[in-house]
Amino acid sequence: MNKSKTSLPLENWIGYRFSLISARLGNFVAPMYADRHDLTMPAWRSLAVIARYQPLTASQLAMRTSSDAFKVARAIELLVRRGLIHRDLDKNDRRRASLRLTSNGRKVYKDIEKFVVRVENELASALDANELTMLRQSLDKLERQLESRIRTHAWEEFMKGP
Amino acid sequence: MNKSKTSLPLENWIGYRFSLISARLGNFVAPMYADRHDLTMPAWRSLAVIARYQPLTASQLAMRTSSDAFKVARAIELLVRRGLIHRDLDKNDRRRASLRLTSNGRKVYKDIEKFVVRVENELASALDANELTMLRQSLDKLERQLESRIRTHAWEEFMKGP
DNA sequence: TGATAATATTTGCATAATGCAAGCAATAAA
DNA sequence: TTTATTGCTTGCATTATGCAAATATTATCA
Repeated sequence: MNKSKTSLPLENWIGYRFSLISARLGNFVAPMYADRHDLTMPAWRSLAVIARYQPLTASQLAMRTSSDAFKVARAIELLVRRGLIHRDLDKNDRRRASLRLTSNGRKVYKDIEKFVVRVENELASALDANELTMLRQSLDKLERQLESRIRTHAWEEFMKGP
Repeated sequence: MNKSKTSLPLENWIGYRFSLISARLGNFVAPMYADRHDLTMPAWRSLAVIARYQPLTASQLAMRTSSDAFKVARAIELLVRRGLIHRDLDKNDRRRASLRLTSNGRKVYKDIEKFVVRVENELASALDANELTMLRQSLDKLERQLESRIRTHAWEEFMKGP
């Protein structure tokens, strides 16, 4: 009944496989937005997340990028300096700022998106419709599980270990 | 017939989802091996890959970590300095060195593996057997597709763009 | 109210990671 | 034997990260 495998080979570790694929993909795409728009990877990630979910606060942006407020602050600063987003103080709570693309930000985003979406589509074409649907479902489940385990500190007692 | 979507929302980008999940997982696990064994993330990745595929040359290690010879050289240097791996010159081609765990390296690896595998299993328990099988299949397909597209420079003409 | 706590974000600084150019040494090709 | 190529390493400038502390705003409650 105890499902703990004595051996789970590396190539079946989800963290390993996901990070391999996303790193390769990232390394491949990065030169494009670096050359054309002089953006770093964290800046591009932030730009894409803001484009999708705006308006957004810095901490929401952090969550949506698996990051934290510190890191994201720098990406925000860069994007503001470049005129790609603006940061407006929230009227009701002036501690937080809501982030939105500027019109120039939208232009830059669109330019990069064209390329990224093309790469994504070509990648996804390795899967049929059913596989793609199931993959997305599984990703949702994994994300929820991970979030819940981290939130409830489910692994912490084990981590201290002997 | 042209499958290019006018809009593929961010949450369906494979690169985005994979990097979110693997970053969160990595950030969660890292303090464990950092505290207990003072290892950095690239060093731990290398250790795990060597444990799985040894003996291994530096460039094989680089491929298996979505990395390159430069980056990996530093992780190797650290692991050698710590006595976790040794680097033996290949008898037939003395440019390359084959990497293997030392017995101490095996011990350290096992200690971290216990924890990582537990986390992995708990994460994977969000999926049933069929979903897990399909996920692994899809990962294989995606990896092959990505590799083939990168190898054949399938996207490069587009990248220069207008 | 007024002191204290909590929240949202930023900053400074030490450390770690990366990218790239150039290097060395061994082997392969001409 | 000269010239290329391969495998790997080094140095150095640039970026990215982690963490502690600072600032400013809002919330709590005695």
